[in-house]
Amino acid sequence: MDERTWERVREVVAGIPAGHVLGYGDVARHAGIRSARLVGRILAEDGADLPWHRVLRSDGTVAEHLRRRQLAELHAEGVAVGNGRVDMRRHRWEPGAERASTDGSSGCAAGSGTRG
DNA sequence: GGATTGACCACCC
DNA sequence: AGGGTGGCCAATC
Repeated sequence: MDERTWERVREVVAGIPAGHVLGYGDVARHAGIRSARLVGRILAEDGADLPWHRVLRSDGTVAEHLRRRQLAELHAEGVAVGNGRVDMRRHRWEPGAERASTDGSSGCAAGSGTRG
């Protein structure tokens, strides 16, 4: 397998700031791959030391086995979680625009970062 | 090497 | 608001 792929994905996932989330597809795109499934696969293999909880489905939902963990972690970071769902429109992180923020319409929902 | 499985996404009805 | 299908990439049996 191409270790480059794993590195790419790890780089993106590890670059997601607290209080924000990304979709497997988004991570894949920024990682240079076209398969979102591959992202989840990598996270499952070596995501143990990565903020994988900041990665969810594009639908805002999460896998059954992770539902408990995912939502819990996000909720601890200040992410809006409701009915077992996350507000992808509210916390969707945009790689490259982390410091752009030109519009002052709405501030960042991310409060404290330090986790555990 | 063939078939199946995954922490998925977009499309269509 | 929900169900079925094709595509994608790698690991596994």
